[in-house]
Amino acid sequence: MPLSELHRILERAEPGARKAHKRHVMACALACFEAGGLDATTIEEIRASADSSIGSIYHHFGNKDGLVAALFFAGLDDQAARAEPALTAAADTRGVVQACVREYLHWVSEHPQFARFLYMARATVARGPAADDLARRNRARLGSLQERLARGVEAGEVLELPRETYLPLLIGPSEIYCRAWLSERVKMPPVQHMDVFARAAWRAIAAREGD
Amino acid sequence: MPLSELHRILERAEPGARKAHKRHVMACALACFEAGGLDATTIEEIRASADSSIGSIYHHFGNKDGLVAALFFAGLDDQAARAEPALTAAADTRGVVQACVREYLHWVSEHPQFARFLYMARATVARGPAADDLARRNRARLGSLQERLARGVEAGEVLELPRETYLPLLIGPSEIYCRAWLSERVKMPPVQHMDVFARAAWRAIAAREGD
Amino acid sequence: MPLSELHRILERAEPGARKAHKRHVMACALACFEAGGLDATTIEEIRASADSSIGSIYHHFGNKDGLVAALFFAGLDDQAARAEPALTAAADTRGVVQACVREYLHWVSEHPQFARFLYMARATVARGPAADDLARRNRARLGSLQERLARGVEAGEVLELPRETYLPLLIGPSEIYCRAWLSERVKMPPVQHMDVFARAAWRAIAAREGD
Amino acid sequence: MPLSELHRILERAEPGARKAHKRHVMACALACFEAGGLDATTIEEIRASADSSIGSIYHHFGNKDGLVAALFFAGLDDQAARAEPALTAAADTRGVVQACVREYLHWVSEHPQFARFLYMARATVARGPAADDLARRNRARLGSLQERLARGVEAGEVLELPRETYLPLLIGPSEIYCRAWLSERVKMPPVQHMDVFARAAWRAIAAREGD
DNA sequence: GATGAATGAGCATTCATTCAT
DNA sequence: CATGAATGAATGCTCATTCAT
Repeated sequence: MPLSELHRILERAEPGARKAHKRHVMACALACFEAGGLDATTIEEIRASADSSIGSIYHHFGNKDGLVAALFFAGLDDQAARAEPALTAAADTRGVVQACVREYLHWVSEHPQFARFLYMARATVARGPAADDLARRNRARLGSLQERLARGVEAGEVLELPRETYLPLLIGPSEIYCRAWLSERVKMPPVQHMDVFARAAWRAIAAREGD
Repeated sequence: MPLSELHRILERAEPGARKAHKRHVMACALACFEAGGLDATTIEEIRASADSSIGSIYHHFGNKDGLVAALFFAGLDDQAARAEPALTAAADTRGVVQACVREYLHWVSEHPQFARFLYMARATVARGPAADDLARRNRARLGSLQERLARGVEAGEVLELPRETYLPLLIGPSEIYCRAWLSERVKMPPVQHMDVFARAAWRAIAAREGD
Repeated sequence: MPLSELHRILERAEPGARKAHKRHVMACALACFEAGGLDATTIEEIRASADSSIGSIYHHFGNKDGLVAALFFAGLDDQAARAEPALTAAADTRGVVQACVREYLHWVSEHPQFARFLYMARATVARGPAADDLARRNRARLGSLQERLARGVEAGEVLELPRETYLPLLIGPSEIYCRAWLSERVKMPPVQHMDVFARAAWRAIAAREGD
Repeated sequence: MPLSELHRILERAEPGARKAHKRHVMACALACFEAGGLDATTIEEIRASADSSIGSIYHHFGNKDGLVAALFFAGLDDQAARAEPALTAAADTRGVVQACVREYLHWVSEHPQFARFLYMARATVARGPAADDLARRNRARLGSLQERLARGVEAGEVLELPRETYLPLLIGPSEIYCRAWLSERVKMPPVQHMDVFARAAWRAIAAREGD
């Protein structure tokens, strides 16, 4: 991920000249977490890499988990923001489904560092004080997709399946591939297989044949 | 998971009356890891829950990672052993693919505690001294499947896709669903959706129409 | 202690409209110290409870010990001021002794919060830069009492005892009872036992029988 | 306090050759607490002065408060043990009352270091997890004295006073004097004024005249 | 094989205090 | 006078691991 990209993401999360230091700490923390994992990275390492002070980090983030959560939501928000134009532009159900997959693969391919962090941090955030916040966002993001699929079912273009299986069917292959790529078990960036996964996503739930 | 099931699994991994204490420690450790996560669980907690001694644990497993690895491979082996009969019995490519998915869903549904542990521990084992062992097993397990798919491609019954996308397409939805179930984000046990995921797996890579 | 009482005390210590903010901080600090103890209360907690700013607190009091000392002397002064009329009005030695005890019990009963703080803070102040100030005040307050007792000894109405035992004999029971009340080990406010402790004080040192 | 005395006290609290190290840590900790106060003394200081290890201290005492509590109860128990023979030997109510006072003054005079620690630590212990333990011991110790006084009231030799005022009247002067001595505000060891305080204690509650 | 006391490097976090704005 | 971001030394505590018995 180019550094400018990271700055763009953090600028959205913590805007203003006043917050430059805060963003700097977040960027350095991301690099540390990426390099050593969540638990293994110490506040002291982050402080050293940001050339900041321990007190300043605690002043801004409260504690280590607060720093993790701030980064996590910055990433999540950027991912959603990136996908939005394509989702609103999609003409039909198939377009929405495939846009979801494509944008997901794009974002991970462009921000592997941040993506790896999101996978690492999800469990931590989901158990911390920001758990409700996370659940709320998930509901907001997935609610409209589920609704769209429901209309597709009514229109006879989407298979009627147990509600909770749609998301795994659509995103499962992409996410597993992305995780494998981020663990360096496969070589090609996810976006290279964009058409494969997008097509498979639609075929997994489409009522009728054809791409 | 019924306790007897756990004993069956550990009995396979560490057979003999002599190893009863070792198996007991492993069973208690699993419960601790399950309850508190890998890093958060301390040797002292395991010792207390097993009513054993620190020295004894180190005598049997070398160190904490050794204990994790022993449990991890016990689970992995059981998973493979469970799947084997169905895989050898499968008549054709489609049968193999669907057996893979079905057996996976079965095992996770029957051993949610152990399954959660496997997801948690994979990263640790993959970085430790047993990394090569893990890679070898993965190759053995997946090699035959990939070979089978290659023949399916030749026979014109399987789509020709980038080699590294097959596994995500087949197992991705199942794994994502299983993770969601283990995190209590969805309610139904994976095995309830066995047919959905098995059918989708084959449709994802089948060259021709029809179930 | 009614809030108005507290304001009266602080108004005496820090008079003027200009000092309203300073008094407000002192009142809030007292509540914090009362609730959490001296060491456990942080400047940040005081700042939050007073809705003030860290800088402002340091501007007015120099440092944390300065704030403690300011409160301490405010309490001490009020205690002395309360006792003064009764002491000057006392007709004889016995009257002085009993007025001491009575006023002490009154003040503690009326200002339990402040009294608890005084017990807590004495050690801190006695070791800080205001130690001399404290010693001087103590000497002033006790000097006249000791002198009075000396005259009582000469007059044959007071037992001749080691000089340093008079104060413990007079105030000891009252102070111990007050501490127990402030720690909630006994229920009745000290003033309820005013006559008991006043009579006992005089009996402890009186040369002759009778109340 | 002679060092041998301290060893005798700790030997009673933590008997056995096995606990020699534990007793050594307690003795050193007492010296540290005495020198610098409870909060100001750090675990590291105790470790250094005992030439032990941090882990060992935590192994034996759990945490800093645990170490304080262990020392506190060792002192309390010794104080009670010291007083017991005299209390059982006392012939009448007056004898019991005066033995209480005398033994108290003796113990404090002989163990000023430990006595100072007890005054410091009481508040900490009374708020910690050993609070119930402390309350139970207090009840046990004071119950029999109160009972004795009740019989004295019936016999007409003790004044009938509010129950909760007896203890302050008896011990108050002694305790206040002891605190003053330990703070170096007075010079003579408490035991020097033993007769003054013992006589005053009885006079404070005696129904009839005379020593 | 079993035991558990001892070790000590390492960590997250606290908090009084300073000072530029 | 007021503000609050920044500082960093200091602290209590954890925990995997060792080793003498």
